[in-house]
Amino acid sequence: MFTERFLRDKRGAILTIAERARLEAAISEVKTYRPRKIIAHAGEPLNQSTLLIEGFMCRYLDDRAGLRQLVAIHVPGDFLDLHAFPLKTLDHDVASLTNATAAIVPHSELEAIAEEMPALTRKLWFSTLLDAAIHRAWLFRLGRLDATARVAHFLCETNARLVSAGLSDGRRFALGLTQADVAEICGLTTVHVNRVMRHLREERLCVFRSSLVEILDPAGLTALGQFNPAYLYIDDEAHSLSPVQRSAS
Amino acid sequence: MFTERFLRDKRGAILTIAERARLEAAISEVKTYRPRKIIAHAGEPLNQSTLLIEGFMCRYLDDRAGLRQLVAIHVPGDFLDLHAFPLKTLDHDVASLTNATAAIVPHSELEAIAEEMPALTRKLWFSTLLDAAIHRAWLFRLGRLDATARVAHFLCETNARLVSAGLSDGRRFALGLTQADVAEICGLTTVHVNRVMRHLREERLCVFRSSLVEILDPAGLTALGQFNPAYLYIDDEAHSLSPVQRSAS
DNA sequence: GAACAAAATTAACCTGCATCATGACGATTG
DNA sequence: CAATCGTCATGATGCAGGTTAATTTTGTTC
Repeated sequence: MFTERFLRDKRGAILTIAERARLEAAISEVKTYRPRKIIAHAGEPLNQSTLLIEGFMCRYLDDRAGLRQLVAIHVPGDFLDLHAFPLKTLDHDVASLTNATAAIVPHSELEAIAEEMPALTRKLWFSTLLDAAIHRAWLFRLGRLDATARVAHFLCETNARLVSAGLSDGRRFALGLTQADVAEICGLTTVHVNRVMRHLREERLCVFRSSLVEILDPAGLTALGQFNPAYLYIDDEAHSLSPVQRSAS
Repeated sequence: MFTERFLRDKRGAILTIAERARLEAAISEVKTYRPRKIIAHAGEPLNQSTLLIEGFMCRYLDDRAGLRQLVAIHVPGDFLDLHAFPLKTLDHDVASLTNATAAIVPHSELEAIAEEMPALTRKLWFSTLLDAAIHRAWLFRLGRLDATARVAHFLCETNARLVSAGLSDGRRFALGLTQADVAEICGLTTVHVNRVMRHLREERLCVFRSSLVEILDPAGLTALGQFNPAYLYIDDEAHSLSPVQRSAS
């Protein structure tokens, strides 16, 4: 069940058993990736999309000096370049952050789904719009929050997404990122991310050490980062059900 | 022909005559708006979407202090809250910036289109993904560019979009925004936007005065803002054709 | 477990932008 | 036509975060 986490508890877009089976049948291949490998380059035509099963991946834009701005990170369950299906080429690069496993879905299969299953197609569309909603939250982060709040917001978001994917208990989760990665996400320098991390630690809000995030004060971190999870479209009722109950709904 | 500008010269997503007619038939109403009116609130259920015909609109998120971060501005031809169709509620507010005219398309009509016309549906999907691509360019702007480059990048982007909409000749265009609006777009203060504008004027790159942008040195402004229009997915060939030739293709 | 590379940490210094304040100009409004 | 408001403009001051550089810690490989 490679598609298990896809849209797992997203309000109004949870897959039916038949839809999930159809998507599962669309997978042509399962690939593994080493950390920090480029998976797709901006501008090159794509005829497949990637559903992340395990590990973390990211999407980024380069500036003239070669510095990266991450525009998204992806957690297991994300259909991370589904937008390549309508767009045909991407405007950014895609890369792995950690060791990762992903399912490959050829666009010919998506073509067939688009013809035959309008309801599933709409859910695929929804999934790409969720990414856009996350983009907007990131814009808010970069445009209106100071360094500490940016990092707090990012950690809250990632925690919420991993809770939704069943990979965080709401307090602790594995996050195979370096401080340099966080800097590229939050539009800061590595040095300053380090200062921020120390501050969060000293304030007993959050500790991020050896690829493990531990949130000591969830309410405090949420307030500091002005984090409101509404944009993640998580269905709290669906989330409290077991996966089996969910699929049956 | 209210939909005339929609996806006018977007690579791989130009509407056929039949598709354009279908969309035109889906319009239930044409509305006008006064400047700076809120059109949709975050969180409230929507059962219609808005195709902008004339004027400028924006989407924004509020911070705790009530300051706004604009996450998008929209020009004539943009289907600005089409993403409300799959999402059902929005994660942000929508407002007019200037006097504006817009066509309303009920979601029931989009529902019908989704069932009957998969190719048109894919083009609608494409349109929402174009907005996401612009979000990513804005993330790059906020995360990696300094104040001057941010404003330069924004002006280049808006120029390119308006050229595509037939509302700029590539050098001069009407833009009914204040310096405060630009500040909310670029994550700066009004004061600093003013200083940046003076700098651009003194460097003979660009003049923005009484709602008119005049680009004196397109190449210089593009270089300063590290602007690369690839993410706008403009089909240069289609753009050089007349609208009639375009529709026939 | 030695050798090396990658990541985290910290200090010293400096700059770009925020903040605060004040004034000019033009468009509305009473 | 005086008063008010929105926008543009500009100066003075301070600080958040960038820059550079050096050191320590952690993880990896043979």
